[in-house]
Amino acid sequence: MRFILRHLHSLGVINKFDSFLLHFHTKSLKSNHTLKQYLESGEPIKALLDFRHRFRQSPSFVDSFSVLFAIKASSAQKASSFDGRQIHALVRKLGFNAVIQIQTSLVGFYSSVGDVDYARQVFDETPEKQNIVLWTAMISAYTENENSVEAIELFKRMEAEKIELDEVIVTVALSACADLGAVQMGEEIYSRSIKRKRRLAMDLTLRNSLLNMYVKSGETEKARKLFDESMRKDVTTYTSMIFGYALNGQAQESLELFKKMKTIDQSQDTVITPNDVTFIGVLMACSHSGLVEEGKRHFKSMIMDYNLKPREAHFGCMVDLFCRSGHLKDAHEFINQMPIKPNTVIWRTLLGACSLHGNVELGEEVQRRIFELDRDHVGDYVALSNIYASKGMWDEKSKMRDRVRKRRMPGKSWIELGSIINEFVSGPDNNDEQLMMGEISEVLRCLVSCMTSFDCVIGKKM
DNA sequence: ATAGGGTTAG
Repeated sequence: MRFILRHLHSLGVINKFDSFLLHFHTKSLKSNHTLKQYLESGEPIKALLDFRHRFRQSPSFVDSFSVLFAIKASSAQKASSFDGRQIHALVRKLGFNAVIQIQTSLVGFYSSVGDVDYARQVFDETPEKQNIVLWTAMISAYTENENSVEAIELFKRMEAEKIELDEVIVTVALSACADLGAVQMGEEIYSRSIKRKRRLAMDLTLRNSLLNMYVKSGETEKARKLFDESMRKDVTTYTSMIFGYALNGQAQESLELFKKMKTIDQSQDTVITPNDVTFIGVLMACSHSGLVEEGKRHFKSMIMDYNLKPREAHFGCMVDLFCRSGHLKDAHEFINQMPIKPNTVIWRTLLGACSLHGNVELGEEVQRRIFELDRDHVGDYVALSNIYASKGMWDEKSKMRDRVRKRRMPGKSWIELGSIINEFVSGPDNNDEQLMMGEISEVLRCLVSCMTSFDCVIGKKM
């Protein structure tokens, strides 16, 4: 049986073989429809259970469509004992790994559970790769899992394979460029693709991705130009622009745009309703410019006027807002009143503020709270040791400092140098290759300002 | 008589 199936793959006739089976099994069609409905109504767990039940009852009615829906269900259903891994095994047993839709969907599943290496394995094992959707899924898997360098590398490889670009792949590629701050490369990809197909320039999602790239790279002027030229705009367009201003310290512009968005967009004559992501940008703008009262007002408005539930990020922005303006007590009170459990990021914001303002008492308490959640973060020891130092408590300081020494890990950062992307590693382990600061100072700009030392550079030609 | 990939945040 396996031999026959393998033979069928190599001939690429599994699809036809499949529909041949379907012709005789209208029952499959009916139950696949049920699976699809569970998916559409947002009940992936029911789809999974139904799939398993059917497989037990009559395996012959399980076809490639059923399997595909089951994979989709397990991508949507987090943490299930019966998930995409089991279905993947089934895919191999049934010989469905030549069905391109299934392979693509599996790449997406492994990406959604953070297992890029496995996603790549599925990609590599797919026999027929002249398919843009498969490549898009894999490249997207890399960007989703914070490996944009690999994403770009694979994109280049795809182009070398002479697969024609479409709007989706360009959107994903620009997202990777945004992540790396590689404006030049992004612009090149974008202009190259619209030269070949005019309709790409009209794609709203693609334009949003381009806008996002400018925004992430600190090119607010280019972003604004693109924003103004856009005939169609949606929440994402506005949100990206609002974010861009907030990130670049242009809080006034950010808040003005937010106001404009809520009232009316002249070019479209419609009101665009902000979503929870928009509010993260707005709150960030407030916190970056010390607008405590305005921030509080927006936070309230988000809940009362827009019926949006604040998430971790929103609470984080509020804590940041209080901390930056020195309202440590308000921040602490706010954290204690939060309806969700404060995470370490939120506590660390407060710890940082304690460090800045030399508040030993609160700092120690906050550190105790952080330790309940995580004891392995070097920065916490550094922060507390700085608090002690600012108060001249030298014994306490050196005790903290000792704990730091053993735990220091190298940091990483990326930078675009023409078409070369370099990885910088800072840390105690790489002293042999000194980077000449003068050579790259022009392109460093603000991108790597957070780093304290560059001990090593690894160049990667893209 | 049903299939796979996309932007903002985290």
